[in-house]
Amino acid sequence: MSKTFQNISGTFDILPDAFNADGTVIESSASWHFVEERIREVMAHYRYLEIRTPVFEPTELIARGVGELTDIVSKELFSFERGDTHYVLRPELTAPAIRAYLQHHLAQKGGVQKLFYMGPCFRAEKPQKGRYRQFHQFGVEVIGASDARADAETVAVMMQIYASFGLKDLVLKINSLGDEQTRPAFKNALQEYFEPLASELSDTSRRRLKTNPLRILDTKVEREQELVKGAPRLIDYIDDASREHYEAVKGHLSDLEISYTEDPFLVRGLDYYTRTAYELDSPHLGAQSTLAGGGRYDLLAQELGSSEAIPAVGFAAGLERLFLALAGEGVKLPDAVKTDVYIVAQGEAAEKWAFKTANEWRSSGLHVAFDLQGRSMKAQMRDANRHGASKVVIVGEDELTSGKAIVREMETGDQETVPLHDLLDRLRDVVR
RNA sequence: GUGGCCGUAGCUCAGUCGGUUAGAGCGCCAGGUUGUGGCCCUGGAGGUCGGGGGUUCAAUUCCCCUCGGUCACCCCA
Repeated sequence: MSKTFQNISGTFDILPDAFNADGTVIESSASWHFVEERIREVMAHYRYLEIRTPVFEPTELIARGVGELTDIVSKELFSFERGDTHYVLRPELTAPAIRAYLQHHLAQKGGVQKLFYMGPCFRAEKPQKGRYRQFHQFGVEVIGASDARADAETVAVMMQIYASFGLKDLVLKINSLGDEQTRPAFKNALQEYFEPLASELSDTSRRRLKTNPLRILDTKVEREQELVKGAPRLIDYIDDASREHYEAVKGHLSDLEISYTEDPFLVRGLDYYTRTAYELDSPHLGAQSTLAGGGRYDLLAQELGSSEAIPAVGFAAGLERLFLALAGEGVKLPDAVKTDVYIVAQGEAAEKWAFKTANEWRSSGLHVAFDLQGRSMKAQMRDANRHGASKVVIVGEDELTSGKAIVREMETGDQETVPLHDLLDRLRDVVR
């Protein structure tokens, strides 16, 4: 009758050590802290300020913001309701960020808002490598700037984050999707081109011809790739202003010495992108390849109720995929915070002393640990070693009566006797 | 949602062509050192062989179902 519980499929626990009870290798909480902090540092240098929004939002916001017809909205939302209100767990963070921008009238603060976010998102997909039902994204939104430098800067901060981890196997792809006329027109052109060739297409491609003809373009079937060569090109359907903007973005990227590949078939999955679209790929993500994706979405604010157009550009990136890339390139992440001092106590009086002293030293800035099971000295020493303690303070009956304790350097095994009232000063050098 | 593969100790796995008390390494606990870690030696704890049903004298081993994991498709971070 007694049965323990398990985390929901597609979710995972982040433990102090880098493994889960089910054998799944998930990075340790220390690794997460390290990665998150590094991201925050870079964001701070670029002067992006954090925005935190709730993990659930009204269904309507997400449906409008992400697009009713996208897979995300049509089949991947976790939804629930109370009374007449329908809610969803957020599947991404751009729509919530724009919602907050409009709700709090951030435009009235003047200038351009440069925001970043980091937190969990939820999609009801079947989990696989690099894809989870609760996953974590970070990203930026530059709101209120149509300048091509804004596009380029979001790419720059993104690249800087990955570069700061020492990642090398990165491929940056960019494209322009044109204005709101462009995609439908291009889609029609593709359908007209492939329709007569339908009999030569694979089943999946024939299905895509109806639903999402753009995806035929990145088919892996060789015979179809031949057909794709003759297909219409998106670039020919783009309006002049978008084309100019695209050229400007590319120029700025070159100025920043960011290398990229132009991919005329790159289309982002979400409905709201216009003009610039980009994607950062890594070969270490299993069947997935996208580390981060972004672009411009000048129409989104209006879609979410703004009376005027508000230009915006940004990217979203997956933390789990970042970890996969780091593992794939052999980047070492730090272990848990080490212990400065471990107090080994023998006897009731010494245990009492250790308990009280540990607390004092901790408030003085030391990382202090001690045994909570009243175990043997040997067991405590072993525990100290496991903690990676750099020093051990040994206290027993003798030490308390003589007013001196033993300080042991764990690395060398050197020991010395130190008066109890000098201990803290003696130990401080551990933390510089 | 569909499909492939997998499911034996905390972890990584071996094993049983169906047959007495299911193994190893690592980890954990303890002893070797009655007050001292890491190395070494010795011992110990820990498994309803994912769960349910079936076939059989007998199932962890064969069959069915189910649950879980994983990878892939679709799509995406």
